[in-house]
Amino acid sequence: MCWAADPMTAPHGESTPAALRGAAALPAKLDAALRSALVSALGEAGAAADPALKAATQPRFGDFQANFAMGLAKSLGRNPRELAQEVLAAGAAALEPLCEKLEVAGPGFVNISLRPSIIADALQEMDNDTLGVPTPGRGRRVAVDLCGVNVAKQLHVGHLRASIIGDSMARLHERLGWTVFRQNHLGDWGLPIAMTLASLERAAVDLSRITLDDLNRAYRRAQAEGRDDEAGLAAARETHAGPHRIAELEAQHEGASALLAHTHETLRRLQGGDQATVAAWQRLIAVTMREVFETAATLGVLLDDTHSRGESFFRDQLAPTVDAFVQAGLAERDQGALIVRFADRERPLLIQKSDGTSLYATTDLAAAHYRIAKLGAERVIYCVDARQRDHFRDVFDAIHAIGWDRLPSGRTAEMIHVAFGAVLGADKRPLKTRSGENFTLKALLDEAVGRGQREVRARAQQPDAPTAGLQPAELDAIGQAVGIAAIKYADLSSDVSRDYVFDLDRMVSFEGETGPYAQYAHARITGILAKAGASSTAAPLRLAAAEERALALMLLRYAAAVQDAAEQCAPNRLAAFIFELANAFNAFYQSCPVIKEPDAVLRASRLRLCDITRRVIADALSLLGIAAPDRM
RNA sequence: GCAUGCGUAGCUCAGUUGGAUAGAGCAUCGGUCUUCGAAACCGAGGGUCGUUGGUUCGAGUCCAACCGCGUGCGCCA
Repeated sequence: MCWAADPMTAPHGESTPAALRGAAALPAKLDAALRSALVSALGEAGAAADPALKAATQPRFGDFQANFAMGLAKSLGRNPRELAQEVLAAGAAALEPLCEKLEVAGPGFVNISLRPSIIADALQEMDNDTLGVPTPGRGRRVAVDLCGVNVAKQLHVGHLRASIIGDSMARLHERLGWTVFRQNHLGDWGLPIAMTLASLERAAVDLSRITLDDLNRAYRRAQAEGRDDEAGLAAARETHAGPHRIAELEAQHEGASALLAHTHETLRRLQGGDQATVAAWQRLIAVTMREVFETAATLGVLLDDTHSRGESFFRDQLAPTVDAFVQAGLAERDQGALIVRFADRERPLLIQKSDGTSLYATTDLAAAHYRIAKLGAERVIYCVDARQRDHFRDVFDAIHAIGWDRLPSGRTAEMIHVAFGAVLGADKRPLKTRSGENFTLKALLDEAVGRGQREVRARAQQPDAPTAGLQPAELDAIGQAVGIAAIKYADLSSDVSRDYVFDLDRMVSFEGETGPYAQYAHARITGILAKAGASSTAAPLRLAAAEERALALMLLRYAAAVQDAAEQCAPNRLAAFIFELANAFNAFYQSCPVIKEPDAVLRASRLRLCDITRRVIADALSLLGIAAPDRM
């Protein structure tokens, strides 16, 4: 095994080809054999060439294909087929032991079929706790910005994506050996919080028995109260609105001014460390976070107090941050505010308001600096709504401009905005309840869990169901896992940048590419293994049938699927792998008897194949944060 | 207006540095259970990859223009 370094940051020339980035030992061996063949056939020209090895696009083309010949032949002015033949002949000694069949097809494709024993050996090699997944991230750090709740506000569907995508990115990196810092960038500071605090003060609310729902109402009331409708007032005068309307707006205007003064006064007390105000503020955070953590637990998202790095955490870094940009000559005064300009766009980044206070961009800059300089993250992943694309582009460029992305090693930290799309309702508009309210995440989860439980209970009614006779509590636990899996798989299985329509019927279906389908494959295998009553993990693997071979090759792709998903910040790559694996297993199981197989050696081999498949599915699902029940 | 993202089967979506006849799922139609979990499997039909041009041995993929939809655009976060 040669997992020297992550190819993305490996020194130039040492990286394996894209198609094989961190692939399992087997394809890596094949790649090496082809490279040496290229060198011995073509010398220097061959050394510079890439075998362009990838999984075969169709089964009839074998297991792998190498596409180097066409491009290379062109640059050398040669016939691609002849050139391919020449390379294969030159590398015969190295390729022969691996390949059962090697042929040049079409305009110059090299189709490769591996020897079954080679596939079996490779599979046995990955049959341990690692499941063949390497740890190129060992000793490396990544910060994952996820969840991003606002104190005193109910979680809504946007947080669903920020949480589960972020959780999955964190789990993927952990699996690859990275040290992961989950960073929950809470909105827990500044004017919005002061507004809510002030509003609660005025209403003399007892904070000791307040709920998040109450807080959410206070927040919205504060927003409404504070809305200074000057524009509306002017318009009313303009259009000669009735005196009542004008009086109403004037009252609102005056009222708003008074409230604004109270809000600013509260903010000063909070920032000044006034004990009672700070205590109330902490209470708000505690109430909010208790429910956030409950919801995260329901969702299967790893999140707790230790991950909270909210805006308040960076409050002392705001002034130094602004100063640093001024000192570096990167910030300039414009209309009273401080802005950072960029050469390639008109839009500047505002880092200080004209009243001298800072704003969200300032906090983001301070947080990025903290993540790279203090946490030592060489990768910073932001799982935030796509609407903030421009904002993060500006922040990243500002960080780069000031040099805060420079690592001690001299390399540059990678900042990635995983810009996810919106969750839409059936009407293709952002998801709302029937009454037009924002959908809370809790309501959404309740619905999904209820749905999963109903499906599982219904199934358990059938006398021959493996779940028949289970206790209601057990069934409900399975149903919850199924309902959550339905939502998460649906979310993570398409390109995260896309919007998607939230359709619970489709998600919770046990047919097609869904979470429950993958869970079913896992439960099915668990049932088979339990029935066989054997744990013959050391049995030699015999890959005779086409379906066995296909399943084995699929399993060998696991490591690459995990690495690809992590590198590209694309959980859908792993989701697709899980679906294909479950498919390959079902096809295998359809045509290959396992328990009923009379040949004891073949039976043991197939049981082992089942066992590895089960573990890979469970492991892969866990990287998406999805549970794999043993029965369903 | 400027910026940015997206247009692939009736619907929902894959498609990795440009590679063979563009793939899945759903829906539709047709086959597989007295036998290992049929929540499964096998098969069929269904496409001018938004449009037009360009780059080249080869374009869904790269470039340009246009059309359509979404999103963003200095003192909110």
